[in-house]
Amino acid sequence: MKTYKSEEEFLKDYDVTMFDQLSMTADILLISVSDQEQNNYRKNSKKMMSILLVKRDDYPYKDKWCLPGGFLNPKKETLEECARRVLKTETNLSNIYLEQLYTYDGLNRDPRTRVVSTSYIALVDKNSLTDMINPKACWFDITLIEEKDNIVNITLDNNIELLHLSIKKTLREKTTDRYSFKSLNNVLAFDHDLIVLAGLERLKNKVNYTDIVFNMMPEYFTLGQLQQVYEVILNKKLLDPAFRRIIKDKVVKTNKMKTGEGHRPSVLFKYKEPNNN
Amino acid sequence: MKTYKSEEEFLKDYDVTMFDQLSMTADILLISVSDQEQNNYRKNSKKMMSILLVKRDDYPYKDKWCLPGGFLNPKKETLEECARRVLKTETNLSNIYLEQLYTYDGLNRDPRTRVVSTSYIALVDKNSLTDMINPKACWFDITLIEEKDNIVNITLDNNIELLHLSIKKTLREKTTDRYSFKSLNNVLAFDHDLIVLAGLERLKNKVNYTDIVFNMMPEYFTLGQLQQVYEVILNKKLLDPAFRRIIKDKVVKTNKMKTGEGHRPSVLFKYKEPNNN
DNA sequence: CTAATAGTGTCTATTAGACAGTATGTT
DNA sequence: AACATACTGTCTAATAGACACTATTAG
Repeated sequence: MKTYKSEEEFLKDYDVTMFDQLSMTADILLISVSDQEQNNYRKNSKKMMSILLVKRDDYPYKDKWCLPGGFLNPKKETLEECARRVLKTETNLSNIYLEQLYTYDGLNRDPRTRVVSTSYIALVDKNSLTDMINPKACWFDITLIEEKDNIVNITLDNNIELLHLSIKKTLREKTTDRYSFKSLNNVLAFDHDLIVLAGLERLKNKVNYTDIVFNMMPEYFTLGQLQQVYEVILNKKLLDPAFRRIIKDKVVKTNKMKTGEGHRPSVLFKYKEPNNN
Repeated sequence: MKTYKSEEEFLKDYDVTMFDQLSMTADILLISVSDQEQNNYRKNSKKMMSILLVKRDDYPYKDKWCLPGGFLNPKKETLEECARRVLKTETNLSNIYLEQLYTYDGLNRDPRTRVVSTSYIALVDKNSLTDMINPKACWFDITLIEEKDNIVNITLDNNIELLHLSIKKTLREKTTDRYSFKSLNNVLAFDHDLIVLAGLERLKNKVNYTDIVFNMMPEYFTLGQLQQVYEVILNKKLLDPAFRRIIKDKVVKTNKMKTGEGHRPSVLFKYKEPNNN
C-alpha cells in the first residue's frame, strides 16, 4: 500500500474510477410495543417490546433472520430515503419516525464484498398496522437480561421460534458509556445482533430526555398505557405519582374516556408539542 | 434467479459490480481546550475550546477550510482505522480518543461524485502536542452563540482569520432533541459547518453523563483546571462546591501540588477509573 | 499587606422515591 | 360487593443551587 504524507497528497492522487468503491446498505431496527393478551378480563393487557425481523431467502445467511434493509442506490437516494423505501416495502407504512443509529463497517461483515451499513431506529405503534406487514416479515417479542459480567442475553419470540442472542460488552477508554460489543453466538444474519442491542440501549437512554415514546403511541392514550410503555422500555416498574409528575407537561387531557375495561375508566390524553425556546 | 445449494457456491458466482457502488470518507472533528494567555500574572489562564481545521489546496472547495479527513480504502481498513490514519498524518498522534458522530450522505455534498462521510469526534489535550501539527493544519478557537430563534452562530479564530458560521436548527418530529441543521453561509468546505455544530452539541451533552472530558486533560490536573474545561464545554459558570461534589468520585488526589501561580497552590488530581458494575 | 484562586461548611430549594389513601367503572 | 385500575395527597430522602467563610501562596 502506498503511504501518503498528507491528506492533500492523498486527494491529489484520487480518481473516482481508480479507487475502489464500496456498497452501502441501510438497515432498520423497527421497534414497537405490543399488547400481550391477558386471561383475566379485568386486567389490563401486559406490554412487551417487539422488533420486526425478515427471514433471508437467499445467500448469504440463507434462512437466517435479519433486520429489514437494502442496498443504497447512490445515484438517487440518501440513506434515510433508502431506509424509508425499505420500510415501505416491508410494512407498507410511510411517515415513520426514523433516527440514524450507527454505521457498521467491519471488513468482513458481508461475505460478498465490502458493505458498510448505516442502521436506523424506526418507531411505530404496532397496533395500528398489524395487517399490512410483508408476509416474510415477522414481529418478535423481546426479553432482555443483563448479566452482571457484562453479558447481555436477548430472547426473541415470534410464538413459533425462539432466538437467543448473547452479547459481550467491553468498556472502552474514559467514557462510562462506550462499549465494544461482540456477539457470542451470531444468531441473526450479518452483525445484526449488535444493531439490535445498540438500538435498544439507545431507546432506553433517549426515553428519559426526549419525547420519542410518543412515536410508539396511538393518538389517544391513557396515562396507564403510556406508563406501561415507559416501563417496558426502561425495564423497571415506575411509581404512579412520580411518573405523572414527570410527563404532566408533555400531554394534554382530552374529554374522551376509555371505558369497558372491567374497572374504573381512565381519561384519554394526547401528546402536547413543547413550546420551542 | 438461480438458486444455490450453499453459501460457498453462491459467493463463487457473486459479482461485485452488480450493485452500484460509491466512495466513503472519514472526517474528524478534533476538539481540544486551549489556554489563552493572561496579562495579569496572578490570574489563571482563560480556556477556550478549539478545533483543528485544514486548508484545502485543491479543488473542490480550493482555499476553504475543512475538517481533516480522507477517503476510505475499502479493501484494507475500517472507517475508524481510516480516521486514525488521517489523524496520524495531521497531528502525528496515535491513541487518540475517537467516537463516531454521524454519517452524512447528502446527494450533492461532494461535487465530484457521490461521497458518504462518516464523521468522528476526536478529543485531545492540545497543550501536550502543539509542535507536532502538520503545517497546513491550524487550531481555531471557538465562540458559540445560540440566538433565540434557533440560529447558532459560531466564530472560529486562528489569530489571523476569523470565520463566522451561521446555522439554522429546525426541530423534527416528537423528539425535543433532534434538529435538522442547515448552514446559512457554508463557510467550511462540504457540509463541515454542520459537523462542527453537531460535534460540539454532542460533546456538551455527553460531558454530563460520561467521563470523556478526561481525554482532554493532562495526566495531572487541578480541580480548577478541570472545572474550567467543563465550563467552557457547557458554556456556563459552575459553582465550586457543586462541581466538587459531582466529580469527587471520578478523580483521586495525588501528593503533587501546582505552585508558582501568584496565589494559593492547588492539589493535583488524576482520573480515577470507575469500578465496573 | 494584597490580589487571586483553593477549598469547605451549611443552609435552602428543588426533585425523586415511597406509601397510603380515595375514586369509580364492570361483572 | 369485589376486583382492578385510576388518580391524588403527603411525607421523606436525595440532590442541586447558593452563599459565605477560611486558607494559602507570590509578589
